[in-house]
Amino acid sequence: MKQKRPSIKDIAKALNVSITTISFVLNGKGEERKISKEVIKKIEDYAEEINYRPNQIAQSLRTGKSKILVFMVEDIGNPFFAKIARIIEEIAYQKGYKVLFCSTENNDKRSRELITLFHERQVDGFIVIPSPGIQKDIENLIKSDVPVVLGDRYFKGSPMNHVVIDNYGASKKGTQHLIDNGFKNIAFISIDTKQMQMVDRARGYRDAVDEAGLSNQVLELSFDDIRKQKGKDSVKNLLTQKENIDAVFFSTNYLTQTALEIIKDIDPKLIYNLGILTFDDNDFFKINTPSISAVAQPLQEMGEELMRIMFKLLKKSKDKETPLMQTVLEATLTPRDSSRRK
Amino acid sequence: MKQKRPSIKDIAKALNVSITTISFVLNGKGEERKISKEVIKKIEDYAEEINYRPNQIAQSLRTGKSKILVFMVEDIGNPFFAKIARIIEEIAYQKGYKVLFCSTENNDKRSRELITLFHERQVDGFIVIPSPGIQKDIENLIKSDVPVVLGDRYFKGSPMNHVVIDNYGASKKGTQHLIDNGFKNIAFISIDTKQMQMVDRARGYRDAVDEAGLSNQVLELSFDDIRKQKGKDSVKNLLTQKENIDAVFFSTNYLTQTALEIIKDIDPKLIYNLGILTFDDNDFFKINTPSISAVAQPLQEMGEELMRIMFKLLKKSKDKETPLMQTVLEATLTPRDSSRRK
DNA sequence: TAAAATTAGTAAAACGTTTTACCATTATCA
DNA sequence: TGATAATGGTAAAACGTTTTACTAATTTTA
Repeated sequence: MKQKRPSIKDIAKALNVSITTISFVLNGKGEERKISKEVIKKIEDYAEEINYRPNQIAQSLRTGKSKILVFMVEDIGNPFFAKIARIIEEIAYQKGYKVLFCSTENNDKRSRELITLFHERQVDGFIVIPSPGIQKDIENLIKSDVPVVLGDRYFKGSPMNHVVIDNYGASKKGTQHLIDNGFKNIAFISIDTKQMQMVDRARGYRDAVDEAGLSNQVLELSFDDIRKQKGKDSVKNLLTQKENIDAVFFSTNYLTQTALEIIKDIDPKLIYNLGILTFDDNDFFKINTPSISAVAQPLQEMGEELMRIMFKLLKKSKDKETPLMQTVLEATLTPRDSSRRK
Repeated sequence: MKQKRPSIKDIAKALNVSITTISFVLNGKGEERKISKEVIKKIEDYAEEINYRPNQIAQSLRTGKSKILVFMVEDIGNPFFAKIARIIEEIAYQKGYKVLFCSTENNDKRSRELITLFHERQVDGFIVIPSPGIQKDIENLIKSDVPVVLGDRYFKGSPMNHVVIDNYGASKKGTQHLIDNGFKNIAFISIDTKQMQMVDRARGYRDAVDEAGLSNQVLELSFDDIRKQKGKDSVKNLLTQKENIDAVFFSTNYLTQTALEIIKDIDPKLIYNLGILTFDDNDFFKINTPSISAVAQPLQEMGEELMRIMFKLLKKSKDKETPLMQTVLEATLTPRDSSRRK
């Protein structure tokens, strides 16, 4: 026999006190509203006793707040995003918020649908790793006063709250590391996109190579082709046709992953004669033979920063403008075997 | 200037029709309730025109349904769970449901808190990878008529809906594969737990080894020690002290991952002299040198089955009992380099 | 032709909160 | 002493739906 959860009304009936009074007391406004000590105690004790929990749906309906945040990423299956998700989840829970995760596949249409969906469901805030073409949608979201923080990338010329890393600097530092280790023909393999994080990474690479008086070799693959034969062929060509290439810097973890497969496929020994450096670290790069050097993003700090800004936004009063909050973090170079001179 | 979303009331005012009628029409009950064609059309057109969307919070409050499911896993950062999460997410969205993910860390206390939390928030259903000690809590959940499906493991002697694989068979098949490849001293490294999936895997291993007349070597680590030095030392001991061991079968992906690190640490060459087989597959095992043979769980089917059962439960009428739904899937052996005889 | 049935709707309660506006009493002040 | 203020609350509206119970007008039936 399923008995329904107690509501304020039940408490009211049991204690012979009005609903209003109970609401005030349970929301900590008892003192302020001059409710007597005894009544406060009586209500608190009874609520405790019957293990009363407010119905959050009703609260949401009344207040327009849902205590739910959404974290939109490219792919929750990608360890980079999954790890950040864990960190965000943890912090949110501590503050009584829940987090919805969802994967956009870096697809604008899907991103738009998800934004609409969650906006309708009145989630309280969006933490978004934006796909390239949803600048307008995000702007609209912000206009309608919904807290939004971008992660990993941002839109040029559109001032929004964000947490990113210094991609240019990190990329330059990474490239420099390869140069310092004696590599002379360093290729850069990246994604064919106008997204800022990738553009900045490419720029960092180019500048470093230029300054060292070396030539650059950039290969840009389309997001969709990566897992297909077409993408694999391009990588294969770069590595086999241009025999002078002695090192490759990958701009993101799944490129590296795909490339490692391809390299293995072309010739398992090849990997020992090629310098390799990747953006984004994970446990498997450490285990790989040879272990893969990485430019590691500070996941913990990114998650913490994202949430710090989000909570600032959630707390602000409607009328008061909050200043723009933009954080730029530094990535760490983690040298391993794959970038040692052969 | 933020203008509020149109509600049914606004439509009512605009069209001079009652709220009730609109609700009936928009819920497709127009015909049934004998609303005239013209009125139906008028309402539908207008709703379309102003892009009316029902406030789901209000719907939830009234109906007690939230159109939200929760997927509780050990760790959303583990690719095994992350991949299933993606599949579930996809299917749910198609049916108008959203999915909340959360990580239990295989911790009973945390699991309990999460269950309470979401139950209070009236999520419509739970898909749970249960931590070992929450059998009672799940039973209570089911008793209060909440749809629950377990994944990956189940509780002995507690009949609940679940989707698991034939762990015993898969483990036996895996062990047999190592035996067939000529390994004579196969160790099994697993988690120190009473959870069914692990118990079954250990049993499969033992039986296979027994039947082949070989001796067994089982090492069980505690969940908490794995990432700590203590766990690493145990593995190290097993691999170095007992020099006769020529192959290791790991019962889960993160054990393999940790072990690969340790092996690399002890002696990078060691890996070439050791047969390795792991439960759970992922892209990195494919890339690893040597590539790691795996007993792969059918992620896609698991996700689909979980959701198929969940939707059956969601659809059932309150009074009618649904039969127990338990699916056992087969895992696939994916032999790679690491299990070839040295 | 009167009763019964159908048609085409509507009013109002309910879900469980929060919050505004109000109201008795009692105490204080001038 | 009469007005004012403080004390300790409460009634009722509101959030946006769904759903039950009703009704007035028309049509059918006997």
